[in-house]
Amino acid sequence: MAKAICGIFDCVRCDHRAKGKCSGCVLENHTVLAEGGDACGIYLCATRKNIKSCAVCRDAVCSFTRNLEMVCPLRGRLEKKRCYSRRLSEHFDQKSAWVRPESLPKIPEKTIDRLQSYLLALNEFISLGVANVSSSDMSRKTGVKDYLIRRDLSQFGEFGRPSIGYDAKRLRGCLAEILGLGDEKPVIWVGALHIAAEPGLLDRFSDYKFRIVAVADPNPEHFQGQVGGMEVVSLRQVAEKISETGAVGAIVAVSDDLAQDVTDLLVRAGIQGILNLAFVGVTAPAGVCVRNVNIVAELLTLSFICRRTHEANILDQDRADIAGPVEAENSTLSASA
Amino acid sequence: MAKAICGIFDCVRCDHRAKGKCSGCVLENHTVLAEGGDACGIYLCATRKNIKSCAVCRDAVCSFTRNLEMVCPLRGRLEKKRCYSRRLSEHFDQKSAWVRPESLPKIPEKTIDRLQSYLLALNEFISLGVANVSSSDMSRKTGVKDYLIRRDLSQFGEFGRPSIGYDAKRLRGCLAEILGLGDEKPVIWVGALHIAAEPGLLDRFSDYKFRIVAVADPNPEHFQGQVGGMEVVSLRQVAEKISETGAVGAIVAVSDDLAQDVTDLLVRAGIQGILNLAFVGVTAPAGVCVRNVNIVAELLTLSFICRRTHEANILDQDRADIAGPVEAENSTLSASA
DNA sequence: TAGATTGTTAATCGATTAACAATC
DNA sequence: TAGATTGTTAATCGATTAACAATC
Repeated sequence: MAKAICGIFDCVRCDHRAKGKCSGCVLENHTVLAEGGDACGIYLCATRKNIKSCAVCRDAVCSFTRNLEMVCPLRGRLEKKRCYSRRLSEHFDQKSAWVRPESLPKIPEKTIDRLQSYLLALNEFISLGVANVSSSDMSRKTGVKDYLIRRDLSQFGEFGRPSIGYDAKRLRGCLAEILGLGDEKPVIWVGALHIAAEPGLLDRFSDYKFRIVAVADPNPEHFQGQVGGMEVVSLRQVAEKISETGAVGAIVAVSDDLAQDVTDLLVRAGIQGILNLAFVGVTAPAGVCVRNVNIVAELLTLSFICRRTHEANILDQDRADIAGPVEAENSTLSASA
Repeated sequence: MAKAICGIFDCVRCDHRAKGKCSGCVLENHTVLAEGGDACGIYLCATRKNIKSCAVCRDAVCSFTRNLEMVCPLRGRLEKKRCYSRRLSEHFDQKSAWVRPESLPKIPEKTIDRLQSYLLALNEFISLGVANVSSSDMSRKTGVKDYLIRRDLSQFGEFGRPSIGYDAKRLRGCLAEILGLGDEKPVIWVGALHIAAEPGLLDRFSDYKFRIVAVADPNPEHFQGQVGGMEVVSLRQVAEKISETGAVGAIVAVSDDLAQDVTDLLVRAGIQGILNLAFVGVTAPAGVCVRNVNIVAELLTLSFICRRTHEANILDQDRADIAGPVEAENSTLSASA
C-alpha cells in the first residue's frame, strides 16, 4: 500500500479521497484527487496552487498549518490519538496544533469586493512586468489602505514574504482561486432583451467563467426562439432546463412586475444564487443567496449623496460667513420685536 | 413691513429669503420661498410637507425643534442675543436650544438604501388602503428590524406618533422628499447601446424623476445619430451638451476600456455624480461621487457566498459524522506508521 | 546588522441591537 | 388607566485602523 506523500495521513485509505474531494477546503480542492497518483489531495492542492506546503516543501516553517484544519477535517481526530501526535508536531508548529475552528470563518462581502479590486490591480502590475508587489504598492493602485489589504489576504493564508512583498503572479493565482475564477459556473439568464441587444454580452461573462447555459424569457416568440446563438425557452420550461444544464445561478433581467414570480420559480427549480437586475428588490427563502442590483436605487443613493455634500458645503460656507464679518449682521437681518 | 408668520424671525429681511432658499434645509426647501407671500420659508416648508411646525400648528410640543438648527442657520446667531432668547425659549423646548451642530450629520449609504425599501413597502400598504403603519408592520414587509426603521427615520425628523404609528401617506411623502424623488434630476447617458435595445428604458428612469437630457456614444453613427427619439452626440460634444442641458449626473455604459476615459471627460465637464455600469471600476477626484455597479463583481461575490455556505454545510455535516459514530473510525482510516 | 515588509494583536470607530422613558 | 408604539440613550457587535513583533 502506497504511503501518503505527506507522511502524515494514509490518504490512500481516507474516505475523503474516495469521495474525490476534501470537504472543508476553502480553495475549492474538489477536482484535485481525480488526477492524483498516490499523493494526497492536500499536497497536490498546496503545490499546484503554489501555497507553501508543510512536509514536502523546503520552507522551514509551514505557513499552511493555520488552515490545515479546514483542508482536512480529519486532522482534529488524528491529533487526539497519541500515536499520531508526535508526527503531527514534527510537521506543524505548536501554536495551531490544537486549534479546531467550530466552522468556516465568515468573510464579509466587503472583503470579497476588495479582493476583486486587488486582482485587477495585480493584472496591471503583471502587465507592467512587476514581479513582486508590496501591500503599499497595491494600496496606491486600489485606494485601499495597505494594512487592510494585508488583513484581507491573511484571512485566506500567508501569501507574502516579509521585506519582499507578494509574488504578483502567485498572488493573482491565489486570488483567482479564492474567488472561484477557475471554475465554470453554469448560469441561466432569464429575460432575453439585454442579450438580444448586446450580442457580445455572453462572451463578456464567460471571461470570468460564468457560462450562460440557458436563456429563458416570458415571451420567447419575440426573439423567434433564439438570441446570440442560444435557444430562448419559455418560463414554463425553466425548471426542466435548469436540471438539464445543471445551472446553479441565475440572472433575473425581467420586468419589475415579473421579478418576484420568476425568482420564486427559480427557487423552486433549485437555483442557489440569484442576481436580480429589476428596479424592485426580490426576496428568497433562507438557503438561496439573492443580490439585488437596482440601478435606480444606486442612482437615487448617488443623487442623495451629491445633494447632501452640496448642502453641507453651503452650510459650512454660511457658517464661515457668519463667523467672519460681524458688522454685516445689522445689514442683513433685523428683529421683529 | 410684514411680520414673519412664525413670530420669531423677521424673515422678510433675511438674506436667505432673498436668495430664495434656506441653505441648510435637509428637506430640499430650495423653491419654497419663490411662491411665498410674507410667510417665511421655514413655515411654508414645514406645513406643506406636513411636518409639525412650532409656532403655528396646534401640537403642544414642537417636534421640529430638533432640526430647526439645520433649517435656518441664522438661529444660533439669534439665540446669543438676549433680546431674542426669551422668545426663542417660548417656542422651542430647552433641550435643543443651545445645540449647534458643527455640520450636517452624516447619513450612511446603507440607511439611504433602507429608506428606499421603506418607500416601496409604504406604497404597498397604501395601495392596500392602510392609513397608519407601525414600525413592526414595516419590519415584516421589508425584513428590516423595527428599531432600525425607527432609528433610520428619526435621523430626519419625527414622523410617527406613539401608540398610533406612522401616517402612511405622510411618511411616504416625507421619504420621497428626503430621497429627492420630487426633484427633476437631469442626467446624461453615455453609451447608447442599452437605450437602443430597450426603448422604454428612459421612461422607467423618468418615473423616479431622473430625466435623461442627453445621450452620447463613442460611435453615434452606429445609431444613425438617434435612439428612442433622442439625438446621440459624439464624445467630443459631451461637454457642450452638459452645459447646454445642465446635466448634473451621468450614467456611464460604455465598454470597459473606455469607462475611465469617459469618466475623466465627464469630470472635466463638471458632472457631480457618476454611475458606472462597466465591468471595471472607475475613479474620480474628490468632490465627484462615483458608484461602480459591476454586475460581474456582484455575480462573483454571489458565487463566493454560495460556495462558502455550501462548504460550511458540508464541513458541519462532516463534523457531525465524526462526532457521531466513533466505531466507524477504523473502517475508514488507518495510520501509515 | 539595518531597513523593509509581512501577519497579527490591541485600540478605535461606526453601525446595529437592546432597553426604556415619553407619549398617545 | 392600561396597552401600544414612538424616539432616544446605553450596550453590543463587527469592521477598520494603529501598533508591533516576526521575518526576510
